[in-house]
Amino acid sequence: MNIELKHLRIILAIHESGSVQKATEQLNMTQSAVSHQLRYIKDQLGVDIFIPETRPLKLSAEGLELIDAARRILPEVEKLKSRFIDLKSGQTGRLFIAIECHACFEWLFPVLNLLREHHCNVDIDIKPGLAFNAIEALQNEEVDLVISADPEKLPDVRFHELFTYAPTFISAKDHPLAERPYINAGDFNDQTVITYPVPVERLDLFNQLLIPQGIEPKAIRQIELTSVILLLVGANKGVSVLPDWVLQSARDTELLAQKKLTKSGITRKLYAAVRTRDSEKLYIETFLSLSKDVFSRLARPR
Amino acid sequence: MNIELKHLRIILAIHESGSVQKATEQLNMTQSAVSHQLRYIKDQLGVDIFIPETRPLKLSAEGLELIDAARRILPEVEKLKSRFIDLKSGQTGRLFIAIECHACFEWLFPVLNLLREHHCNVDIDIKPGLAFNAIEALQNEEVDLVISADPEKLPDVRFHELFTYAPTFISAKDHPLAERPYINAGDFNDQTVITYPVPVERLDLFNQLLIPQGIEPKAIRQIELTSVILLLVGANKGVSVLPDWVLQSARDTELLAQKKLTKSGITRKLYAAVRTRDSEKLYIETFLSLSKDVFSRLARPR
DNA sequence: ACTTTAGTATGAATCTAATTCATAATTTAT
DNA sequence: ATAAATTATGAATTAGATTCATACTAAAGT
Repeated sequence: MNIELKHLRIILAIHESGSVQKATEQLNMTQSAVSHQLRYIKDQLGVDIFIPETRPLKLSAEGLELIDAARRILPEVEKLKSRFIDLKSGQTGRLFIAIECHACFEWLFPVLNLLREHHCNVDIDIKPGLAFNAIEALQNEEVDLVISADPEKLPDVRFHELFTYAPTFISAKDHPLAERPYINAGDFNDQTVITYPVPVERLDLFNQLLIPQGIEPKAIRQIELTSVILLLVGANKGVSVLPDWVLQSARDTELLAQKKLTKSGITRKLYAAVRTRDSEKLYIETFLSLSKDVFSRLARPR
Repeated sequence: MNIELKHLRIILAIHESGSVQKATEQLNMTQSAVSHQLRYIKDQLGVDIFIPETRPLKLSAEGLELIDAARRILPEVEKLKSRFIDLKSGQTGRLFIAIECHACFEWLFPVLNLLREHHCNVDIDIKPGLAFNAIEALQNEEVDLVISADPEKLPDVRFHELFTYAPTFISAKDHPLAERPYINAGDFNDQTVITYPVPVERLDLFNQLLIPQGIEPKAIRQIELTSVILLLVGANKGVSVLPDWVLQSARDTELLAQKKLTKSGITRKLYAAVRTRDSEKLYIETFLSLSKDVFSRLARPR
């Protein structure tokens, strides 16, 4: 026995319009096609749905049951269809985010709060713990967006540029290095460096400067919170490297000296990586523009 | 956008079996057909259901929603299908009965009580008020079975013979007619006849005897209950004609004389009329055999 | 009761969609 | 890296759905 939604739709249309003839418009079928389908349905179910040779067509006892079922099932399917229209257009959906850049929490939270206001039907969350394989997780659909500073050329992933920043050296104002016009890799040789608690190869200071030049600092101390890092650096417990916008937006920077890294300064770019096929989704686009807005406000020196 | 149950079944089978390959058996399709359908579904929905180029196939975020929907919708459809299998076989269904024969309540109630025990899923009821157009109501599916004494040759209705009975004259024992060996039509000329409250042309006495011979009794008195008719006849308030089995099964017949109608006696047959296409339904067959059982017990003289 | 009209059924032809077969392309496992 | 397993694809085939033309039927007029 084979029943398809098509059949339920036909039966329902006939019943609600009162005749095959009238149902044809609604179904976009000819009278003949409906009639043939009607016979097919009857053969499949093994019972008459309409009482034969009556006009207007009247439902049989079995037909009534079929109508009941159709009225339960078809709306479910319509719901599913409109759900998919929404999903495709980005009216609704899932936005799980992985961040490779630890400091990014600073601007990401306000962005997500704004995004939630714009798209209350989108399931927004930050997925911790997969910062290292973030792009892979993106391809696996474990997450839907990755904040990354290392764009790759991948066919199914698109990297959207968010903004440029400068990893910036900080120390206490009375620290010896605070006198320098800029800081070189070698200057870290005998320093205690305070970093976020992530593998060093994921830190700008290390992957852009120290690792290429084979330099290791005297000690590394890992701290979760940006404000605590600033506090410790101010108290001369070590030096650190943070994005310029973190420093510009942070309070309590009076005790700190800020220096560029290398004579020419190091600049980096942050990207939002999404699956190519998600690129045009509405909430993705909103995320991108909100990010730029929030960042520009954050980075404006106070 | 076109989604059919077929597509939900395919997606669900793939997801639950873990691969297209394994799903093919369950779906009775070749791997190729499944693959083509998969592409069609993707095109229809506009989103990937499975993450491309992963094995074992993994659902995308959208795919998960589709599975959820399939798990809601498909069982409904299966329920519908098994409902129709039951309906067709007569495991379940509707048995609305019209009776042209008023006295039949006597044996019909016990039959229906037994039938309810056998088929608790059948909706059994007696529909009053359409005794005259009963066969028409049967064709219209207003009722599903008609108890009738007048079989017709109709293409869509089958008359199943139930049993034979004799419309039998009764009077008080001290009534003048009680001396006769049998009763003729003319004998009713000056009698008060007590009948059930139905049009006279539906009564055996009239349609078999009096109307053909153009005879009208002196008076007609209509009474609903068989026992009251017997009481009144016994009290010499009139005479009556009832089926023999009513008299055989009734109590308080000591005061009554029973006589056959005409020298040769009149016999009639009762039929259960059902739509041809319902004939082989289980509960119809049960009804027929129960009716014969109950009747033979009822008609056995006490 | 006959005729008309609107609605439904049917058969053959046509068109569309689904399926298969053969084979290529990928991925996973060894 | 190779083999094995799985999935994808194109062309041919098949099955299914739709149309057209027309026959049939029931209801409404006359």
